[in-house]
Amino acid sequence: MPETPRRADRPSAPRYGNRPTMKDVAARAGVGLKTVSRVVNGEPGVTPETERRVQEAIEALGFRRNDSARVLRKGRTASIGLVLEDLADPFYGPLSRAVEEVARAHGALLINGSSAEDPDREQELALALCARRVDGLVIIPAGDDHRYLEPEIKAGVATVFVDRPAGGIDADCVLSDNFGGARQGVAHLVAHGHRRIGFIGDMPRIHTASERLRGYRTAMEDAGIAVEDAWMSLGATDPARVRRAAEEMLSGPSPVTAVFTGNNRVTVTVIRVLAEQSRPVALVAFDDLELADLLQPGVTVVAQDAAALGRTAADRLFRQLDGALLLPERIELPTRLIARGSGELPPAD
Amino acid sequence: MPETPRRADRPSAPRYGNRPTMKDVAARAGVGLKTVSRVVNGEPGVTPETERRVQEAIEALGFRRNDSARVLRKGRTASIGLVLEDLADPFYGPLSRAVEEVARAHGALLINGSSAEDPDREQELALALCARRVDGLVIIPAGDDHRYLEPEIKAGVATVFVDRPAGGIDADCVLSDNFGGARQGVAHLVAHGHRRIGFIGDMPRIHTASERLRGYRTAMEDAGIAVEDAWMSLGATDPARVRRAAEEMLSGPSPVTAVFTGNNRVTVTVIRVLAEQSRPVALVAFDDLELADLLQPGVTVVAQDAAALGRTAADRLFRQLDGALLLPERIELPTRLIARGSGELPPAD
DNA sequence: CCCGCATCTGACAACGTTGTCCAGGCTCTA
DNA sequence: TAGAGCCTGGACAACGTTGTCAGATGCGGG
Repeated sequence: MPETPRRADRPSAPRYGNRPTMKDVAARAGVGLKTVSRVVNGEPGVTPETERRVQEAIEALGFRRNDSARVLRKGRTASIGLVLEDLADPFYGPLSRAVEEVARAHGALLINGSSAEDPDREQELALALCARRVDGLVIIPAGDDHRYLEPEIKAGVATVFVDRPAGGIDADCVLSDNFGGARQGVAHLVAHGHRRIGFIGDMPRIHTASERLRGYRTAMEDAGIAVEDAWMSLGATDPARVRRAAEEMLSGPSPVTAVFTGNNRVTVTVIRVLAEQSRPVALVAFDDLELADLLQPGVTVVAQDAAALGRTAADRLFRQLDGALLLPERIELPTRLIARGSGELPPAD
Repeated sequence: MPETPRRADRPSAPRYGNRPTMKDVAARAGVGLKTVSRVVNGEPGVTPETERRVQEAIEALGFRRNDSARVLRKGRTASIGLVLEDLADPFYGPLSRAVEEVARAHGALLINGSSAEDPDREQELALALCARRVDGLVIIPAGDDHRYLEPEIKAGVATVFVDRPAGGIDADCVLSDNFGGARQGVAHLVAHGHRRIGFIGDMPRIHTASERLRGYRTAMEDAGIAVEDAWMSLGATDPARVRRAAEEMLSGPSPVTAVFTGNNRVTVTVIRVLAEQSRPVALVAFDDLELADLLQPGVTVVAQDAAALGRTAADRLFRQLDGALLLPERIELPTRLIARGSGELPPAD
């Protein structure tokens, strides 16, 4: 007997902790497998009586369709990935939520991951999402080389970059007008009589940071002011470094009378430092803050609309997925200067 | 000729926009399918030379393993779901990030969704996540009946509730000491001489809201103070309602001299209202706020540790997944009173 | 009474991966 | 030099679903 038939041995795979499958439902309802599939997916061609029996069996067994298998068969996962810097940052919460809402409107779920501003981690995350076959990716880049995504994009993964542009590849991106916003903010200080204006921002390798610095420089140039090196500080946004930077430019040989801060994390530290100064120092900040209007004085900000960034990017993503063959585009959203007091303080020498 | 063999017709399935599969890699490398699998998964039993050839083919084709298929075969998705109320709320950002970090440490990805405080949407989301066969669920409940999860939990989906307990089922939950925190906060106001103290909170059907109200009532009772109905207001947290509530209790026949606010959204509105009052009104708030220390006066808060909530819950989740047979437990995390000025103002009648 | 048609149902293969098992080649020893 | 044992590689089935297609059933008309 060389070939005993044997059947139910070989307990190779896991069966998901014994979840019922369509086969089980079919057996219980006394119908074929495909009929169950039809009922579950609301396809036509099933008599009401049969449908009832199937529904009953589904109910009784607590069946829930396995989307993994479905995905494997259909090729679309109805999920998109979002790679951002840090979900805990108040700037990214609303952005993420906006992306989620658009995804939801298209019946998709959102998988997100934080890169912690680490390019390697960004890549690891993005590729892990691709391995899960997300339909699309929204990426807030940490690194500046995204050629690793080329095969993925070629394979059909819709991709949109937000907040910062992609590096090394041609892709959609949705940005705030960082340059223009910073320029306007600094010009606002100039208009209120300041000439010695400091700039404290994030690491220069970050696109938004360098753009805002460029806006600062341009505004100063526009005003015919020669910028001193000591007035500019770019680097990590941890409180210790920012504090040191602020204190230095406030106490140097030609101390600044106003400060422009390059993002919300820098701002909160600078506000603390300014509160300790004996003389009033003007402040305009990039990014709005909750409660900014209730401080004394209120904080004048250049606000960007995080939710709009997310919404625009996600819209664009789904337009790609709907098959519209679009050329990569760079969409820039305007910023808004909100005067609340701190930016209108006159210079105090 | 009844059975023409035919092969490459029947273009039924999608092939993921023509992504290479292991089969393609195998063909190109001139090896068997399983050998590619071994290389991709770092399994032993492949000569360095063969491995090199396979790696080369992978590189050349831009192959990336399809995790959907892998999941189908292995039964674990290495992903967990997080259902929360609103990612854009500064309380949930850090919580979500903490869950993500724990997941990452276990090699899992995080899928999250916002329920917008809608029980139906919570259920829809949670079940969609189950259909994707997430290994576990972390849920911040919007509803108070979670029996719909029973079949899922029985089928092996690890589940932990956070911030609010589950309803109708016995499951792990991780909570802040809402009662104790509120009680301590109100007692703090009493200790500074207040007797007419108001409470403004969220809708009473939300567990945290009712617990905090209970803390308020108990603290008042402890102090032997009879609470008037006009001093308590529970309802939606939109600014309009909160403003009205605050203004009413500040102007009634026995106006309050201090207010205890039940969550961060309420707090920001109340701060605005109090800033408009001619007399100083004391304030203690549940939940910490960025910049709370920089307001005049600084806002005294009962702080809960959102990140710790998330971390604890996720840890517990993965302990369940590691197979430890645990009895459902209720873990309560302490709150911390941070005095900054607003809670230490004396009563001004 | 039988045929054709429409309607409903089910068998089967395929999606891309991994677990099992066996075949073949090699080395090492007696 | 033959045999035992190890190592490498590959054929095959299975995971749970859906697309294709053909079979079954019932009905009306010729």
